[in-house]
Amino acid sequence: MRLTKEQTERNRQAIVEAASRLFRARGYDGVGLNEVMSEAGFTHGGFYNHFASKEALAAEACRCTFERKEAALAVGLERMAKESAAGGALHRFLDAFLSPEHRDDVAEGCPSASLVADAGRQGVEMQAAFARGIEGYLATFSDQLAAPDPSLGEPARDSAERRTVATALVAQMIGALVLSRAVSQADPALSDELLAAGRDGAVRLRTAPRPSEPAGSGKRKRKRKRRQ
Amino acid sequence: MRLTKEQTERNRQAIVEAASRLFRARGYDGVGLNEVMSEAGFTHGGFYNHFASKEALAAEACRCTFERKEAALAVGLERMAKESAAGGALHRFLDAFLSPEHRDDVAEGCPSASLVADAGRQGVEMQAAFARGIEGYLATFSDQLAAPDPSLGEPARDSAERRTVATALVAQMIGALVLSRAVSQADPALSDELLAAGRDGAVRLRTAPRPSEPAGSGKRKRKRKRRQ
DNA sequence: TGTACATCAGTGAACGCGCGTTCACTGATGTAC
DNA sequence: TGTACATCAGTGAACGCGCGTTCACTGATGTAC
Repeated sequence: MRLTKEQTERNRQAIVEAASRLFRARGYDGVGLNEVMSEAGFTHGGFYNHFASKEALAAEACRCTFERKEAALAVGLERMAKESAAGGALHRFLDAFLSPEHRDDVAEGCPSASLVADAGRQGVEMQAAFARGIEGYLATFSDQLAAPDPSLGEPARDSAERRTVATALVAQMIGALVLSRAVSQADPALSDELLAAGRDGAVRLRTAPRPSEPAGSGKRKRKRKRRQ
Repeated sequence: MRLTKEQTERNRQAIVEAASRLFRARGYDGVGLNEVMSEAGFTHGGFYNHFASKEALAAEACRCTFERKEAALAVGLERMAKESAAGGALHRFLDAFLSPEHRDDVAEGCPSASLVADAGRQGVEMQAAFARGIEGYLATFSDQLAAPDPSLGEPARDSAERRTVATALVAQMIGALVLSRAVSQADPALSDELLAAGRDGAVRLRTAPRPSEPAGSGKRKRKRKRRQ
């Protein structure tokens, strides 16, 4: 039953996409190759015709999902920028990213949130894919922060500060999203509150002045024991 | 070989503590009961004398770890408050929480970061334990924000705003920590940058004015498709 | 306080099951002539 | 262009292994008298 090269490539992509959704929804250890293959429409035996191992599939799925999301992000921000007032694109993106819909749709959601725990625990190939994806986000948000915004207290930031603020923004968004997902079944009110506070915090980060004595400067001595 | 009640309780605690460390380090699905029991010093057969299921153990481990960390947090903040200038306790805590040492010691680190992915995927009992732990953190940080700080732009916040800022702070800290862990092997520089930006962002959140048009108000219409 | 017995925490073997991975086989595709 | 054969994607059975869970057994502890 040999297939054409084109069909083989389509089948391979179907496996990657099934893996992408399943890994996001239930984690690397929570999904078997059998389920990935049958979700993609195949029996499990043919898996190793396409991939060297489960780990290699996970790394490729991570890479592929980030690329797709980044492309969608760029298009989305551009469109929002045209539709909104100056500086409003980021606000609208935040509303979508920290929405109940995004929280509840893990399988189709941003991989930076759903794969963050697996990336720390899997091999270096997956970590590299994850790091590359995060770098892409940081670059996009840094650029976005350069756009003029009438509500900004200090409109002209230098590029180093834009990068720092973009990084804090990404941490804020992903932290709020993973936390709201972690409590959504047991405490829906807290889950919603986490989303709202994340949106609020992201806006504060955008408009906050540079701290006079940054905690992140690394200049303060840390000689006592770690506490948490 | 029946044991005294006291010894039985000590043994049970040993199992919970072994599970706490192992689950934090490698996740719920990444650790077997066999390993938990042998780490605690027992054979695996006796597990069900203490717990109804693996899930029940995970929930108890989550509960127990949060309680311990919260107690340490309260003591630590109090001590820092005595040693530091007004408002400096939170900065010092941030330095410790977002330190490379805390990032690299997942097994002993804060459960809010290491268990956040599992909480979203496991049963409601574990989610409830996680939610309770987060609520405790929010209460502690809200209180902490009431402390006078000379560097604050608006020193007198009302309690609702303190709660919002505390929630954003927790999201910022946990987001930066899990992201820095997710890339620490593949991109150590990015990992350090995430920690530093997290500290910087947390300080900005503390000092930022209330946003004039909060994105988190939920009043903006969201009729377009989710983008991420 | 002493005795008899029920309780139950720990042991280690066993259960069925699903995991990641391998393999012999099939047969249409791609390729060499 | 036509023919002969090597290639290889998919199938389905099988591999060893570790998983969560169960169970008969042991023997010191806790309890009833």
